[in-house]
Amino acid sequence: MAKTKSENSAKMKDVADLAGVSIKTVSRVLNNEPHVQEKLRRKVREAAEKLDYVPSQSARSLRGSRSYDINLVCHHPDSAYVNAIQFGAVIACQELGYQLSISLLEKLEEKSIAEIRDAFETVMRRRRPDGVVLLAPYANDEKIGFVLQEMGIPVVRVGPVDLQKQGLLVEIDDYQAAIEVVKHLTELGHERIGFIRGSENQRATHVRFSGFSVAMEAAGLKVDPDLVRPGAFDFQSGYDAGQYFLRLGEPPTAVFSSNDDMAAGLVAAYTERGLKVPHDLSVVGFDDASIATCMRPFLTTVRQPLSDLGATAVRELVSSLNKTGNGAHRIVLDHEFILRDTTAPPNAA
Amino acid sequence: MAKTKSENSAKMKDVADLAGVSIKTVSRVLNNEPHVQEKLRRKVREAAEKLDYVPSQSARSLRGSRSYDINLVCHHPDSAYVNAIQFGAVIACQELGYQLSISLLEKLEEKSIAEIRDAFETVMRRRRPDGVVLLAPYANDEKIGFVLQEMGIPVVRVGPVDLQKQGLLVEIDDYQAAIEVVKHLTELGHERIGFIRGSENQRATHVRFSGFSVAMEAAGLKVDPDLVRPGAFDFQSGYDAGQYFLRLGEPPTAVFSSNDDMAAGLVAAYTERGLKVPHDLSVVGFDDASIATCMRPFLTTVRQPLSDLGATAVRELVSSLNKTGNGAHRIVLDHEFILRDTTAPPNAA
DNA sequence: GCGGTTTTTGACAAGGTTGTCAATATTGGA
DNA sequence: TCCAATATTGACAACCTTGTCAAAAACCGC
Repeated sequence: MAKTKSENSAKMKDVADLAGVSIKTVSRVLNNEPHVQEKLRRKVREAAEKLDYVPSQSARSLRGSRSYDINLVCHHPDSAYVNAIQFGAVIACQELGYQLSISLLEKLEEKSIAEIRDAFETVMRRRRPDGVVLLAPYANDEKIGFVLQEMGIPVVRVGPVDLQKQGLLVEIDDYQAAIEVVKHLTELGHERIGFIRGSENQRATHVRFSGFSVAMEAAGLKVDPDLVRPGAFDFQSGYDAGQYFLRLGEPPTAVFSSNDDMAAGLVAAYTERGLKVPHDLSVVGFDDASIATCMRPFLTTVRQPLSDLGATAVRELVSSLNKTGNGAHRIVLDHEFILRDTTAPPNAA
Repeated sequence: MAKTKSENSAKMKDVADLAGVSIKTVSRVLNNEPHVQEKLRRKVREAAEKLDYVPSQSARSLRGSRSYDINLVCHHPDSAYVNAIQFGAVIACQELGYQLSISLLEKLEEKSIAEIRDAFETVMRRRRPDGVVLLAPYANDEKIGFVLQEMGIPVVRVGPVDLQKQGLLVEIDDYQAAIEVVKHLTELGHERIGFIRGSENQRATHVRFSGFSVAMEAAGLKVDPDLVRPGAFDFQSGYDAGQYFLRLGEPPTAVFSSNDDMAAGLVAAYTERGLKVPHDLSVVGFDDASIATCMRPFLTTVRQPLSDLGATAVRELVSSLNKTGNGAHRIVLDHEFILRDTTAPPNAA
């Protein structure tokens, strides 16, 4: 059916000949440009279909201004968070006729502008991506934003960002979500509520903590510094925080962990000591990662629509490429509080 | 320092002018081709360095035969297994000057050759990748292999594969690993050993089970069909298997789960019933995924060097592109039995 | 039916690299 | 020293598309 020998795949010229038009007209039709009769449009489309014509990206991007390539820049793709976002991004790219490629740039936040420039030059200039998706913790890095702007590459950031630079941003309302978590815990009757922070270089850590603090205050409770622990968004740091809480004379009755992995570690620490969650401690996580339902009891948490974030980021980026205005645009996706089994009134049965 | 304005990035012509040679000589030097004096080589390299020259991939792949693009084809990138392999693949690509792009092709195994061809045509012909990394369960799919061969795209497969087609393959010795697991359990004194299978469309499931069966037989034990349960490589199916085992009149004293997620589900099922692992049941997983150390007790398992598998796959693929011989090549990476806390002698204290 | 607009179409160049092949420089042997 | 053979270098075409601009066609009002 299809002539698939790699050597003789159809070119635009072949389509043009078959349709009896010029090569430029084919180009116009296939790129949905105006100024072509409807009749010719059909003819060209049929010819392209018949010949299994697929445009050559190399030629397109060499001559045109587009590469139809979106680059996802992250620090460590081997993480469930990055992975879920990437998943959505790949799907959106495929829908839009783009290709997603991955760049791994390590410890960029510690580097100088010149070094960052070098790192990006190689990766970005080989095949000039039409845009870049920047994930935490790089999304909020000023130097990286500067370098990319300097290179003229459009950027969409995913996650909470405090950079006021113009640009695209896709996020959830971490602040509001944190407030809802506290509301849930205070409504259950908790007053001694602890908090486990995430990595300090991620803006999410600060935004969630800020929502936590404000909601505590609004509920007439004060944030006890002894109940606020550092963390690194991983299981181990949650476990460590748990052991710390267990040593406390007056431990918290509830803890809000800024992500699920740490919440799981926290629960593990309590469980190991023979204590019961939520009887002895209520726990709320953040993300609704897979571990939330792979642990017992099931974790109460906030769902972040991660793959939607990735897909939306790509769609916004591509749509911005077609518009002239490169103004700032911020999109907030819905989060969802998910009530499961790790929260209960203090000292409940 | 660097002129980074996107408009005036240096071209090969600029390097040639600065070095005082022809453009073709620059091309030769930068591609490490022979027939250039050492003196000129240096000169060209210096000029390129000075101008921050980065070759244009579009031009390269338009004219030359290479696209410097490796495509990772998978069914669902949002999985820890795929993710870890991808991680290694990205790193290797960056080292070698290649770019890794991701294709998501769903339910390909259910489709006809014509449909598969269509799916690949679009993805592969836009920007012809120099090669494709095929992961489970697609690695072992005959139709996909056929289509890619037909399109003339080199393939490296990752994971156990029984296809005898010529081609590159990177895997661990799943069979031997399974034998080691059984050996460990029988040495502890277990005789009633259960097995949880993975997805039936993954070759790993069959190879691991086959190693399990053979080792059982070698130990003078017989495989009790009642103790072999189906699974889907996810937490839930392990949990379900656990509930099944718990209903059994004569339950197993040990279970070999063909991956860690299912092992974790199995442990959760037992723990929920108030039973203790490894006292009431010994459990061994497979993969050494992150969950293995995020569960309690820590899971005894077999480590698969997933990111190494990905990196090795890419390196082999690229190296094969430079050689003429396209013969079959099979690389087996080392696995490692990891003794943790979920195994003990039957009915031990 | 005619001059002037507007819409539709096509010819051709350009984009930056690599392959081909011819030209030039170098080497070795007689 | 000179010729043949080899090593090095460069000129130019080719890859396939899109942008520019001019030509052709269609349309308008008088």
